[in-house]
Amino acid sequence: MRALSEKEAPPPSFFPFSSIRAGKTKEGDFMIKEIVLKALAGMGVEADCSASLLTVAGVEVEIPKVQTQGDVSTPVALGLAGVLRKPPRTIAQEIVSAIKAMPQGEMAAFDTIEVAGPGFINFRFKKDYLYEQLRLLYKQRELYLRVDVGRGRRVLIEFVSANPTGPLHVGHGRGAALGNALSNLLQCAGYVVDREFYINDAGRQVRLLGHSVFAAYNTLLGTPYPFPEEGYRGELVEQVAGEIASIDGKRYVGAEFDNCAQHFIDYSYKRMLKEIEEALEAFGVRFDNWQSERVLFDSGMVKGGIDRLRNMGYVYDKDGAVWFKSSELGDEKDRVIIKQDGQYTYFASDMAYHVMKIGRGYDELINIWGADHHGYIPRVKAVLRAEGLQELRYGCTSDKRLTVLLVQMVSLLRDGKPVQMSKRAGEFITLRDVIEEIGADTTKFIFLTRRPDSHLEFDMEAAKRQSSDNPVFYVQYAYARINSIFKKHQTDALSLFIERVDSLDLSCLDTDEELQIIKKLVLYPMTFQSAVKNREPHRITFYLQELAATFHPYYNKHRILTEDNTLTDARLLMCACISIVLKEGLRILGLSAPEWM
RNA sequence: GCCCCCUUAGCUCAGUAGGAUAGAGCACAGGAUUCCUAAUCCUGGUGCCAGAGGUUCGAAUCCUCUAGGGGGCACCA
Repeated sequence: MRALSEKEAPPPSFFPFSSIRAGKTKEGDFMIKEIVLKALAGMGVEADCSASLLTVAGVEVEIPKVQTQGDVSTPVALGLAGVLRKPPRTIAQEIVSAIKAMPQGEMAAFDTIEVAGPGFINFRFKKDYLYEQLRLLYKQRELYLRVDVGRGRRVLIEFVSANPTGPLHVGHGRGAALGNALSNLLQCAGYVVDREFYINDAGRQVRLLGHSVFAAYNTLLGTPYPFPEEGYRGELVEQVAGEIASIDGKRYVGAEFDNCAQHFIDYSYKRMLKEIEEALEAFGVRFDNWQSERVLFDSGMVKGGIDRLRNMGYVYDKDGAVWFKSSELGDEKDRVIIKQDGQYTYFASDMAYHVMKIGRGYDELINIWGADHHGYIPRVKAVLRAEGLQELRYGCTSDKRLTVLLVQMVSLLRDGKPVQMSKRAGEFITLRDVIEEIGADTTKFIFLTRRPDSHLEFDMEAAKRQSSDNPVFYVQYAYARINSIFKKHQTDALSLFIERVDSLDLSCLDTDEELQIIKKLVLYPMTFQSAVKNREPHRITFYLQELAATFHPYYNKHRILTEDNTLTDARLLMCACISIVLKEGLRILGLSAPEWM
């Protein structure tokens, strides 16, 4: 923010959002931002609109930890103290006075607006305003909760993309849970999202898998064959070998691997892919598209991409290999794309893949990778930069077209002791094993209560021990409980009040607990927005726990179904709204919302 | 050697774009149900925010350094 000179009038298009957004209500935070900005405008202060697309920049709105500090609060005056060279409390007081002097009913939502502490401005909602919001929530359902941040922008989220050389492990599960939740989240925020799994079905790894299966096949049929160095072992490899044996019999026994490699490779990786797909299905994660690496080669995209970059001067020959001049594009060194032996590197196809993604018309790309691939980011970004695709495109956002979210390692433990995991030796606990042992919902919840970039200790025994009082059940139980209240009442939560929401008398919802709950519901969009903006679904997870934690004590203390019909209706309406929000949140996280527990 | 991530209560983790008195769950102790589901509720306390400097009105949060843990530095994927 900067101070305007007295003579400069604020531009007419000052407010990025109108007070009542198309077809929707005002939301707590936006409304406050607008009011404060309007007050500031009168004081000659202009907001810096270049900072962000998503927020009315410069005015932060927060929910205070302590109830005595209001329902929502802004520290904006503290930040302005330096600019205006006045004490923050004075500025805050001026803002408050300006708001109170506004003619158009800006105060309608608020009971009090006060200056507190070093210069915070604390707002307290009027009860009637909260009741109105509750009615709106009931009428608008999810629409009340979703904020259209994406505005139809197309996003491609690529995640998991595990090599089809064996089953998924917990680390993949973490990526899957995150990618799934993030996709749901962005969809709710008005993005058009595609979920994609990139299949590494070309190259050395699948060949190695085919070779391993070939060895197991021969050995199984009585002709011992040396197991390839660095090959893949494990039950599944044996099983696949057995399947081939039962289909083809002894046809390939004693053959040269090179003569039947394609058959073994194709059968094996497709089989592994099926396993992967089934595991993801069991985990409740689906993809819109499975992109084959091989297709990139077969369609000439890889070659075409290299030629194009060569024409731009970013590809050169050296030492019998073909190089990408990535060092000029932000990477620390140049990268080989075709090896001396004429083989493409993995990077060659990945390069083509990312160019293709953009070519498909996406506004934004999100890749979810294991943190062990972080060193790979600069070279992929270099490709986009070379193609001129890495430009800023959207007004004041600084978002690059490609965002790589790194998911940190998962250490699998059992009673505090590390579980030995060796993929090549084939001894490890798969994602399926974990789902089977502790459940898909609990597993997802554990992943989604942590920031993706922190290391995760996943203790199987702790997860199971907890599972009777696992936080995920705490949230789901709140949902089930409300459902059960309506069962008892023999009505349906979503249709009960549809004709008469507006005529309900809600003024009896005036206990402290009830007002807390309603505020929590009404402020959901704030959490939602910050989750979207930061690409952090785990914020929803914590919100849901907090919401459940307002409901359970309330349920325990007060009866919903009473002798008093007016009171009962009001409380039922509130419960219906809690249920709507819980369901929305659970859905975003990819968790079930059980009607009964 | 260089680069990235992490270090917050006994344990597992949050901490919202620097803001007010640092929070949950678990574990531990005691208590609550003739009544809508006890997977619930109520009452108990714990912190040198790894350490040291710096930036400023104000730092768990930003910068530098140090220590510890993890990961990466291929003509592998």
